[in-house]
Amino acid sequence: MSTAREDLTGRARLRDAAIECFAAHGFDESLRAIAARAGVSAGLVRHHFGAKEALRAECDATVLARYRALKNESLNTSPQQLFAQFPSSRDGGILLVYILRSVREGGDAGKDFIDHMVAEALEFSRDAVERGILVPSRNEEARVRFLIQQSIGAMVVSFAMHPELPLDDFGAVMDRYYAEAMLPTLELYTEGLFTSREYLDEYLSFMAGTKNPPAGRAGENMTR
Amino acid sequence: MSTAREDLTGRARLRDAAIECFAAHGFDESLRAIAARAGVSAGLVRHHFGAKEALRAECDATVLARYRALKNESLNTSPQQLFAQFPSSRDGGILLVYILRSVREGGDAGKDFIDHMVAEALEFSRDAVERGILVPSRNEEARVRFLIQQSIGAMVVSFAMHPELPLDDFGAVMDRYYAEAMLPTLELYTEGLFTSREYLDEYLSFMAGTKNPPAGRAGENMTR
DNA sequence: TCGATCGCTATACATGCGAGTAGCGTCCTA
DNA sequence: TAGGACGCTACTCGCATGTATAGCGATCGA
Repeated sequence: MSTAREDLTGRARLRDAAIECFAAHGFDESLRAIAARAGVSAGLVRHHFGAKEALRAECDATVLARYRALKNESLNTSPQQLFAQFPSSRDGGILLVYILRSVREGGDAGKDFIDHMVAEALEFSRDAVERGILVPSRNEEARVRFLIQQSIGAMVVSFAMHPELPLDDFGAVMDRYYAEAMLPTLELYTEGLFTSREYLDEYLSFMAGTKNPPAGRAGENMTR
Repeated sequence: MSTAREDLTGRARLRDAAIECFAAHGFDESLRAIAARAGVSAGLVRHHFGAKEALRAECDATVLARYRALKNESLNTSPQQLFAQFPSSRDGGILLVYILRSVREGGDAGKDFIDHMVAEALEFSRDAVERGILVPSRNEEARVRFLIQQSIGAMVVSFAMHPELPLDDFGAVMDRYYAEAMLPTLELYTEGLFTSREYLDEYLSFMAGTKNPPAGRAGENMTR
């Protein structure tokens, strides 16, 4: 990642250019545009990868690997990123934008990203509840999946409102979003939204009356 | 809407077929497929609308109009739909799926839908705060926009995980999602997530130290 | 020094799309 | 009943894309 672009082999340059193009313009970006960005000819894509699908697969794998690496090296669990733990560096920015686009597009790559984050967040959440930092839930897994869907979804929607993201300075775009979402997130997570418990209690007693003992599990595996 | 399909003119049949196709398969659906679904030839699209873009625009306008109508006639503000107030009928289901796809795709149509919902929710929110139902926010508009982005975004992500939505029974898909999201939503809105106020207070005192008096307004107009 | 492999380019298909044109039948009207 | 507008279809064109093939030139080992 920190290697100068000129030092990379054509294959790697093509892969990195594809990641940037996909992140900035979407996965429908043409092979010719990707090749132009990499400074090579279009035919080289086929030479190295055989088909566009394979190039895409390698991009997905690379992004996931880099995301995990970047996450491990800076084990930041700052409060604002509890359920959307993302690095805000320039390198991290493009990774997140790529991931958001994958989720937005649907398909297996997006599913994998989401599942990966849910698994990570579930681990963190169980621990945080045990340490008394988070309020416990009646269905921990359903809550975590829901919170991830909300957090990622809010970013997806926010970015979808913009016609095209700038090719450079992904980090700045991220910072803008964080600044916008920080206060509402902290307010909601700290003070909630309802002033009374009646809606929740009503739902709980309603569900207790059904033959569905663990409330809220209906359709739980919907996103799998 | 309740008119039998055979009674409609070709133009209306094309428009309704396009709405269904767009909702089920996305906006890249070909004119030929839409025409086939409407039971007419592909050239008729051009005859009536001139170009695909115009057909799309008419679909957008129709969906928004029907959504507003359906919303007005059933002024339901049940707690679970506070910030994603949607009808769950069959007709309402396809409208919501269409809207979700518009948002997911980005562009002006999605923006309009979001802005419309934000405006509606802001009105409701101000009133609910005044009536003591909702906890007040330090920045009401930012919170509303954020909650809408979260609510819609969660649905977008959830639906994006599915390769293709069923052409029929949009309502059932909606019900599955509600069943999945209800408990976490009520828990979060009622009990919050953090056990202590320290994260929020820390952020507030930090923002008070900057020259940015109304905390959380940075990048507020990002989604416009 | 030979030659073979490798990285890469240029060019040529095949396909699917939106858009455009010509013409046929039908219904409404004068 | 003749005429014309309208709804609609069949066919064609240009364009962009992914895919495929042929060939060039350099590097490296025998």
